Amino acid sequence: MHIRSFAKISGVSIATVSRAFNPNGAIKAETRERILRLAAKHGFTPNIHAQRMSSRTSSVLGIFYSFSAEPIFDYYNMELAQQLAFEASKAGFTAQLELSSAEDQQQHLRQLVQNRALGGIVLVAEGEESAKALLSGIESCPSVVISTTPWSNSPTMGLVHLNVAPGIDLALGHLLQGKHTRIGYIRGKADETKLAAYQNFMRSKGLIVDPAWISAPCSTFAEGGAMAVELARKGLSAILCATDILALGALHDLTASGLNVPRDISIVGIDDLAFSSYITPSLSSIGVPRQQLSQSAVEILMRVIRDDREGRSRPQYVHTVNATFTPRGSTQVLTPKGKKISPQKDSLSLLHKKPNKNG
Amino acid sequence: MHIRSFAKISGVSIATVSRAFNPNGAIKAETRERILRLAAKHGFTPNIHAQRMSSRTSSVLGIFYSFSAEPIFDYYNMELAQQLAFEASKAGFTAQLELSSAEDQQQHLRQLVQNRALGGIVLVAEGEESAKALLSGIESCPSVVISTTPWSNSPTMGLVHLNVAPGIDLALGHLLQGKHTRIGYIRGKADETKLAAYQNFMRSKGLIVDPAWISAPCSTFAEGGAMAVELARKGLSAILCATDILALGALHDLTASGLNVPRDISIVGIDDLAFSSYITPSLSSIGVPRQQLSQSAVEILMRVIRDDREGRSRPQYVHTVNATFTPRGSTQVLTPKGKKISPQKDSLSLLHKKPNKNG
DNA sequence: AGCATAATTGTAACTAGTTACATATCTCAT
DNA sequence: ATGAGATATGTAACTAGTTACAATTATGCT
Repeated sequence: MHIRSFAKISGVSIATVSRAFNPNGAIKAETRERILRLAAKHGFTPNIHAQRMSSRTSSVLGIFYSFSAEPIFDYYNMELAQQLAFEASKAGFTAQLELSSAEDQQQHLRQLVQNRALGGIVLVAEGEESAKALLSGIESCPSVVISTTPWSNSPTMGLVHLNVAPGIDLALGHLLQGKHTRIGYIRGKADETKLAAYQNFMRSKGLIVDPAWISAPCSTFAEGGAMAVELARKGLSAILCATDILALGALHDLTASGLNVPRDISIVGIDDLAFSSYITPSLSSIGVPRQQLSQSAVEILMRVIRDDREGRSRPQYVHTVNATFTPRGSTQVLTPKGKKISPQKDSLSLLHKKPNKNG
Repeated sequence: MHIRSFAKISGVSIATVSRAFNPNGAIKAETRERILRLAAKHGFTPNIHAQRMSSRTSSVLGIFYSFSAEPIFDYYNMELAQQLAFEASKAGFTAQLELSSAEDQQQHLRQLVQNRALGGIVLVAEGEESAKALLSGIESCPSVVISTTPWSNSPTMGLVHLNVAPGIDLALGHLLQGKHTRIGYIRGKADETKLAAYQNFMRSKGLIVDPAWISAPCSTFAEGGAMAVELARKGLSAILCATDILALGALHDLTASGLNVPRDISIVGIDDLAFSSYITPSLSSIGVPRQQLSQSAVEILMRVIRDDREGRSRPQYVHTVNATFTPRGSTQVLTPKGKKISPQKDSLSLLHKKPNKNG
């Protein structure tokens, strides 16, 4: 059933049918109701492809990760994408996670835009340059960038700035209050902002920032674990990890190597994934509010789209979302006594203590 | 740039251009090459919407979860969707996770199919009836069902049967070998097959299947935890959980209430999520091979699509994927000594012991 | 009632491709 | 050289909508 035959059935012109289905079509309310009722009766729904072709718009929201060198098999990105999809669907859009490899990403994006396959783009980016490079030449398509760096010069498109620094400050402040001073950092991929926030905080408090306390960039559980064990050997009392994944790896390998978290060493993650509060010890984590992020991104995108459609020029929408911090079981205040104990030995004995009690 | 102007530029007809872009268009190899080269030079790519409209096909793979009453904020489904998307993209399809609420799901699906928005459907289903109901009337669209139940009568569409029973047998066998006999089960939503497999195994070995050892269906960390504590009170020595999420909740709450996993009670999950081997204790889990599942599903779907296009009737493709079991740290062999302890009393006293210790 | 203006509806020309059928070109055996 | 059969290309009719503009109908005001 297409529009022409349905128009004939309902005794109006195809234009009227089209208007009935378009929320801002100039049509009498009664007529619209009658047509929609008839459409439901006869099972007519406008064909999406045809709609998109002739209206030259699309209500598909493309989600891109500018640093998706590897497939995004990563809980944080998955959770974020899911949130974005959810927010998008509330705005009548259907989200599409684009997972082309890093090399063809630019081309892939260009092609989608040129095809007008996308009504809007949400680009989750770390670096400003890479994001701009990726979006250059496709300004015709409304886009929002979710970025951990603030934009240096005013953005040409919507920007949601995810400010991790406050969260990192809170977390490190928490550690400092707990008398931790030797704090290391396990780097993630493309985490310059996080690194800078860590370094800034440390310096501002007059703490040591030994390059040896900062790991190479890594991403998997296993890498996180290996780095954590290595840093622990250097006598650190706390480690900040660029992601909860790395933190979980750290927790695992540290425990496996006989250390007790948080007694011997405190661990802080970034992302605050859903499961982070449910593991043992529960993970103190810097919360990156995925919901707020997604909401703002979609909201801004919708505004840009509306502006475009109504011929207005695009104002520069910017919104900042601050990270928070939730202390949990993986960080501990060092007691004067606790500070003195030799972590290695003690933890080893502890590991086998409990059985005696219950056995 | 559309096909007509580009055809003019390259000095051929629009039909020839179209053929150059269609893999099975009857066209001279040199001509195709020349046109594709020219297209690259002039930046011409066929418009997807127009293609889909006139060819009345789509290369979008819709992923549906038949039991998505709540938003699918669930690691297993996310990991599976991701895998599906990955496999789909290898086959030239772009996957789209459809997350309408349960009530409008049927209508949503129908509309998409009627619009020919979808080239294929992957439906992740638990119940056979619900899956059939959802797909009835839209046989025109190729579909594959990933189901934990085998199809009772021959399927009208592709079927990937995820057989959890072997995994459950292995896991329960492992527990039994470890002298566990009092084994409870924390139910998930729509997990009849899992429940049946559990009951069958228990009965086949002459073990007690006390209805009181089987929880109400639940899905969140918190519910899993609460159920686990409740079951632990009944003196069980092991609990099988319908998902790793539930198992993680169980691990958390049991530990919080002073029990030690695996010494006091063993826990087995189902799904074998990426993080399950990295938590402490590492989670023994029944592995559901997401990759195999996705691969088979997409492969079958592509075959159905090819059959359709070439006018063949659809053979009944069925593929079975068996679950496996990986024992890890959350399950333990009971020693004769361990077996003697009166679980009931001991665990109850334990439940309120911890505060004193640390307070 | 008569006219200006506004609100609806209709007509027809778009959107950008695919594909059945017709036509042209090529290959090769006679 | 010629015609059959195969291969390649072109023409034109589709696909199913939107929308500018024209035409019609309704409303308000004198």
